[in-house]
Amino acid sequence: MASSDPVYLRVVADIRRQIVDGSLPPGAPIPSRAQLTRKYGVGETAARHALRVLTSEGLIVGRVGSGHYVRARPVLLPLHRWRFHDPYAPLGSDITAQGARATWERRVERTEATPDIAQRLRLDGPAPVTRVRYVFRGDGRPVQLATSYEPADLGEPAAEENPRGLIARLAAFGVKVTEIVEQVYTRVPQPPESDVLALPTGVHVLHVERTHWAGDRPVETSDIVVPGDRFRLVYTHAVQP
Amino acid sequence: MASSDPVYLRVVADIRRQIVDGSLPPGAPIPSRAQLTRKYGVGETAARHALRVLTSEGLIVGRVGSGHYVRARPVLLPLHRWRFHDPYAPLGSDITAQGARATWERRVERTEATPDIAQRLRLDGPAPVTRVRYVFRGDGRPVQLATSYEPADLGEPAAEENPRGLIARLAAFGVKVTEIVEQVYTRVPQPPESDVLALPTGVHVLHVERTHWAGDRPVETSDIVVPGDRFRLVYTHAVQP
DNA sequence: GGCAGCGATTTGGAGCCCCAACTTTGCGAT
DNA sequence: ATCGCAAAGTTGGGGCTCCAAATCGCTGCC
Repeated sequence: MASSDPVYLRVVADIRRQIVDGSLPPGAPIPSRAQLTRKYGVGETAARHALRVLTSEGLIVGRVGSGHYVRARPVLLPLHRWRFHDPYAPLGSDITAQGARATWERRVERTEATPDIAQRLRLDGPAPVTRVRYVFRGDGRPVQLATSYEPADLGEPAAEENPRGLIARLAAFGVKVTEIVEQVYTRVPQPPESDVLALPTGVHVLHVERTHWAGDRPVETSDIVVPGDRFRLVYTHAVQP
Repeated sequence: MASSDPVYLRVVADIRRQIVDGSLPPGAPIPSRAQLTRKYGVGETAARHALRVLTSEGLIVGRVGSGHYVRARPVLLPLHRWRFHDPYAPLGSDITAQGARATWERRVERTEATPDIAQRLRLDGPAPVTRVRYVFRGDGRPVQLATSYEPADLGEPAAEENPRGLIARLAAFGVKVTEIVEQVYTRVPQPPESDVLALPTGVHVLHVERTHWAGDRPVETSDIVVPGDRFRLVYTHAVQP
């Protein structure tokens, strides 16, 4: 942190340090704009810019009329992604396990594969696919969005069916799921997501692209979107002896 | 997007929409501050605030003296986390597989377990632990940070040893790793990380907390930090018949 | 003692301005 | 035709101000 750095960064760095090393615990008040200008000898612009950066980093929250406060360490609810695949656990049991009431809705649609989805399912051209959109809620608050695509000729999922039903339905077609590949990365939430998941600005989402394979053929692909700072994806791998 | 929203959000929403729907492709120039004030009929403050928000979201980059541009869609290099465990693949082979030259450094230290680490390793009190810090590079650019902790009485890792060596070393103590549990979430990079990984502001990181279990006992825990928008973690799970 | 209401503070939106450093462009001279 | 340079445009830091809405503490009244 050279002294030639912009002054607002000096303020940001100093406050951030106090937050991460714990000398400013969650809930502690941050000096107001006016106090910061005096304390650090900076202008008001620098002071408010520093507060905005810290806010957009999710470290503090501002309450109009009151002040800025260190944000409560987000409750990192583990979401056991594995349960989603587990043929024995009911849908949403990862949420229930946290003591929250799990609910979910889904919408089944028949549509054409977009180029992106066609490529992921190794379909040639715009073949018909079944799209299922899920919203998972814990205690009524949405915690996870998922969109699943499968070739339409696999038959429609039954109304009350769990996603795991896919494996059973495929088995009826003589197709056995042998491998699941997931790609995880972060990105900025897109318009419908930030509304549905009620995301504050500055929060990124975890995007999971999952594909079920039967031999060398993909038979289902889905996108799972989770607020990245509130939930953990938990992966459990058994080590083969 | 009600009309009572702050005007800068109107600008943000409009530009963001054009970026995500592709009418502003990667590399396309964003109107300058002066142009935005004219185009949207807003003040300069609102225009620059809008650009700052979009920048902190990682959607655009500003080049001093030139302008703001839609950020090149990040090259999402898959990082096969699984390779990290694979006893047959050499360390860094996930990076090599992308056509990049993989290098890595590590620093081995003996230290006291912090309360957090002691809890993760189920140690009572501040027991001595071995801490190993890794920096992984692809073509010289850092792509991943990792910090590994294990109880000190397991013996020091050999100088050229791969992380997988842990499993072999544990076997020598009669301890067999049976399960690996990983928790994945996003967070804001902390001071040393943003420097080492050369992260622009607004980029979040993927944080992976991994613990190796031998029966019901944790024998190693590590924190892996990856720039969340540039790399994908890839998980491959074989489905048991 | 309890409570209502007023005034001081605070955030967040918005406007305008100045300046240094850098890039781009176009003009003019060779 | 090419080169160099100056002017214009652009970002990013920083400053100052005004205002609406919300909050909080304190004072004074009942």
